[in-house]
Amino acid sequence: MKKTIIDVAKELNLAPSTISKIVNNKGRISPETRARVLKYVESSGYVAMSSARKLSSKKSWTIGVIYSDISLVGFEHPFFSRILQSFKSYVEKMGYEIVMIVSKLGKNEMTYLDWCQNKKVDGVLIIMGNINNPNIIQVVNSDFPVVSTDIQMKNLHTVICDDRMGVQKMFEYALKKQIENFIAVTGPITSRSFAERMHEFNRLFDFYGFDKGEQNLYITNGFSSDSGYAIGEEIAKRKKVPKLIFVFSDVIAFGLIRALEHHGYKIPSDIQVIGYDDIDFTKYFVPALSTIVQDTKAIGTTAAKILLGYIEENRNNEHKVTYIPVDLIERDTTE
Amino acid sequence: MKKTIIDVAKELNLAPSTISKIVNNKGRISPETRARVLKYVESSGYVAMSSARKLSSKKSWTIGVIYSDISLVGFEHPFFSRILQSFKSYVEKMGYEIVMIVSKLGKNEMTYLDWCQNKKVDGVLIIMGNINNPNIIQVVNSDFPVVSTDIQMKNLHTVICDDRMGVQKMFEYALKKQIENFIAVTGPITSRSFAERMHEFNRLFDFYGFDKGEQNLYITNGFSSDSGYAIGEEIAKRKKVPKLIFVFSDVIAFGLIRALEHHGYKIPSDIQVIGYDDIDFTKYFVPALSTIVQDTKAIGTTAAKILLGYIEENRNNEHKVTYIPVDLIERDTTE
DNA sequence: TTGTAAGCGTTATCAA
DNA sequence: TTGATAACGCTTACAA
Repeated sequence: MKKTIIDVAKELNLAPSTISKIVNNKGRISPETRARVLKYVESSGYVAMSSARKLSSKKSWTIGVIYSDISLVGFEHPFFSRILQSFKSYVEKMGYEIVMIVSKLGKNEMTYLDWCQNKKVDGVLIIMGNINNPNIIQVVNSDFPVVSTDIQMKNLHTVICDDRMGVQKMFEYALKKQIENFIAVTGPITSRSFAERMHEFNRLFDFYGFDKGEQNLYITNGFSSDSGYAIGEEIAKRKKVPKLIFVFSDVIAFGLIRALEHHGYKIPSDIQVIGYDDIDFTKYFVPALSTIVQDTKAIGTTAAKILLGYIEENRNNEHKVTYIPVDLIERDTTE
Repeated sequence: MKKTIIDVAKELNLAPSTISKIVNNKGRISPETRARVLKYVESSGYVAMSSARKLSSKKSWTIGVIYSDISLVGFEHPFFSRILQSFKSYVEKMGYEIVMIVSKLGKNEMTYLDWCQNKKVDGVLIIMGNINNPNIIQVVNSDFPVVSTDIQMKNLHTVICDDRMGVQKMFEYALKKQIENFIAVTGPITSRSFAERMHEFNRLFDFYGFDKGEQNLYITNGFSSDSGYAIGEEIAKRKKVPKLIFVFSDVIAFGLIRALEHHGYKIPSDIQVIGYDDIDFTKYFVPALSTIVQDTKAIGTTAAKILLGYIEENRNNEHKVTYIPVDLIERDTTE
């Protein structure tokens, strides 16, 4: 049977409360007893039972994670999974555990806020969500500290990648290689990040005064490789084909490259391509795709630090956005 | 402030214990009061605080999940993530919540078993693990009900895909299309599943008495597309190239196909290819790869059902393997 | 500096 | 059929 704090206290001839204070680093205790207790605790492997701790204490050392409104998407999304992973590692190092917030607890349907109260979480991370979901709105405006790595809202601190910087890095590359004849292909701009990347592209294009040529920007119909393929065909049929294409999504780039190749263009000697995202498969693609990497590890860690800050300093939620830098990885579709 | 069971009791002029019994469906209660309480509980949204429940009750309605020994891999693995997702959905429907088991709780290093005791989990799922890890061995041989979707051990019930059936489906295809000139490419057979697939391949090949030709089986050096590419080059240089290749991994198949194409072979008209796994990218690959799908959803759900069975019927762990059927998806690398 | 004792919100046992 | 009451294991005022 597991040792309780009472067992430990008895064995050391102390009161349970003394043990508690020492284990939790609270109150004033003589260095000797502290050392004695710590030593014993260490060797006996005593750890306070978490449910008892949560019940009697204000703090639960637990952070709720809202992963998605649609429970079906769940852990499968590689990008957000990776963020979650680094978030988790960081908060665990700091003594917190994470739990997934769902709108069901046992057999009971409940709001996210109810859930947070029921579990007494210390804070919540919205790793992916929908700003119109009443459940989300409620938590964000509650007293719980909340940080997001996806949505932006009033009273919400968001940690995301710097989309403008990504496009800037693409331009830097073009400038460095002195390529002037380049264009961009973006996914549907209903997506915030696509819209932002496109915006920055247009801004820089004008800023540097490049020639728009036949057409310097294409927007796909969808998010898939197929929609990339379709645009690739269009581009292949141009009078003058660009030397370099920025594609704001790796998946779209895969299709686009195939189309270009089918029309006889060689990548990168005829046309260079830079993708965006660095998804898992990007490096296996042939030719390995040069792309903009989002530092998912940094997003997770930063979000964790910020959230723990709110929790530990007891600050109120605020509308803020923290940008994480991105990088260009040059692989085989550039030269 | 959240309502407690005492609030509910007061408001209904009943004892807390009565409420508890009703909410948990225990003891004998008159139909009238039961209805009255249930109605009130429903409308007021009362849900018992989980930590208090866990503290006072034997059952915790919590299942611990061991995802990986290396915390870094974590949620990123698409295959296991998907299993976890369906497992989670199922047990949540049945009233359980899942928590990740790590070897650290707060700042304390601890064994998986300690962890399970500390959290009083009702059972554990090993979604991915290492049979040599002492921590794993300990939990498996403990009194906790354990089920795995990866490793096989004494005292452990495992739910995995039927690798032999996968290879059988490949043969069925060849037989149906009356192709006799086919070969297999497998990844390193240090991996259990590769070994099993290879074994079944050899068995069936002999069973049907096919001609081994130049060489009917290739083993790659690694798990990557590159190692597939290398084998692809070897195959392309054969005197007589096969009509159909079974590749026991999609990732390896991607590289292999590229190599074949670079040597001028057309897929599928010259050579057909069937992969294995149906990873995310498989359908975006050009040409979309025909492959063997493992029904990850079924794995998760089945594992969940089995584990809850052990928990609720209080049975001891046993060495058993439950196989989940697989399927062949025909896409563009077969015809 | 240490100890006592009262909670935290449930469930479980036993009595009414 | 319902209700008191004692756990569950811990934290936290407050007292010593």
